[in-house]
Amino acid sequence: MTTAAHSHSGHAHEGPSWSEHVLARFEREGFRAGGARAAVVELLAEQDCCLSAQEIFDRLRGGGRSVGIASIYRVLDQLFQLQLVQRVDVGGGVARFEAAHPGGDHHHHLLCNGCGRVVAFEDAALEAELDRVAERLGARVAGHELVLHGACADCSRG
Amino acid sequence: MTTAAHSHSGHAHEGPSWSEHVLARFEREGFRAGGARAAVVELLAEQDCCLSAQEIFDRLRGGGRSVGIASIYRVLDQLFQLQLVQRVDVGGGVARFEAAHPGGDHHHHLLCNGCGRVVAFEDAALEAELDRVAERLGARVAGHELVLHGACADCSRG
DNA sequence: GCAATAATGGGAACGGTTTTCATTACCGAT
DNA sequence: ATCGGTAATGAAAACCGTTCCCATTATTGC
Ligand SMILES: [Zn+2]
Ligand SMILES: [Zn+2]
Ligand SMILES: [Zn+2]
Ligand SMILES: [Zn+2]
Repeated sequence: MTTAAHSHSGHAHEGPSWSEHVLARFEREGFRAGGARAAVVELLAEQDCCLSAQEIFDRLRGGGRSVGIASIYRVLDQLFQLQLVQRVDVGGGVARFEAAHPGGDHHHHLLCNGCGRVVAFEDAALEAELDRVAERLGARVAGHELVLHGACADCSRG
Repeated sequence: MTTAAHSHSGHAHEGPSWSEHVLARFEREGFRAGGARAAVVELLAEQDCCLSAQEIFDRLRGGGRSVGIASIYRVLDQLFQLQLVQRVDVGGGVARFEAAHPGGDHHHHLLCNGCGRVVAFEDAALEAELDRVAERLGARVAGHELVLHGACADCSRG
């Protein structure tokens, strides 16, 4: 279930590509090269929204690449430690991951309880408000995660 | 780990108490009375932030009440279905639950990566902004969940 | 009280994630 | 180019939160 889809519009391919950026970072950080890591990074790079470990596993298998599920979790953890991916938790006990772009160009998610889709959205004013809240709390907020629950535009129109 | 604490200030005890409200609702809904449900509701009523099923289990055990973990999950699910509790997910694969007060008086959480505490906060302007976002998306948003990650006021001052 | 049946709790089952460990592959030194 | 030390990998087991199953207990209408 949860056929991940998105309502993104923009996101052109610019700059030194996320996967190159990531692989370079790994090398700089002293990691060795490895096929599993490259495969996961490459796959994540071509998504524009979150995937679960199992989804990554299935897609790599489908694409001929045989990567152990343990390696996938390992790579995801490494990426997360280096803040190169964002962990997205839409409930159901499964963690999802998506590329964290350096430009801070991040989005949030609406989980539709009608069709089960995950709809991504961005909102600059919301981000500004969140910054303001962080300041008011006196906390050094490194990141945030927001999930809206409800009926997406399609489902609420029907 | 994760010693749940809070920075709440307000929250006076007013009205017909959350537990009474909840128990009445269960009766109206055709449920029979039961010890496990009463115990869980009573415990949740005296918290001002979220508890996990295991934490509820431990506290009830500690308080002499022996309640099966299965019953706790069942009651939490019933409460959730009736929208009497809010499910809070601060990651780590454990679901937490807290009383949902009828007045819509809900709060959000900052997960401190320094001390591990969960700090609760409210912000009316943020809620308004979230409403605006929902409207812009054209979605019928039933609820939302926000988690901030970073160093709480105490930890970022140290 | 009595019967019907909902509520409960122990334990097994389940599914996602982590750990273990033997094997493979990378990379610097030779 | 080869070798050796060691990181990376993947299969399988372990782990852990949650759900399911079912025999027992407790509640409610009669
Ligand atoms: Zn996304
Ligand atoms: Zn944001
Ligand atoms: Zn809370
Ligand atoms: Zn809110």
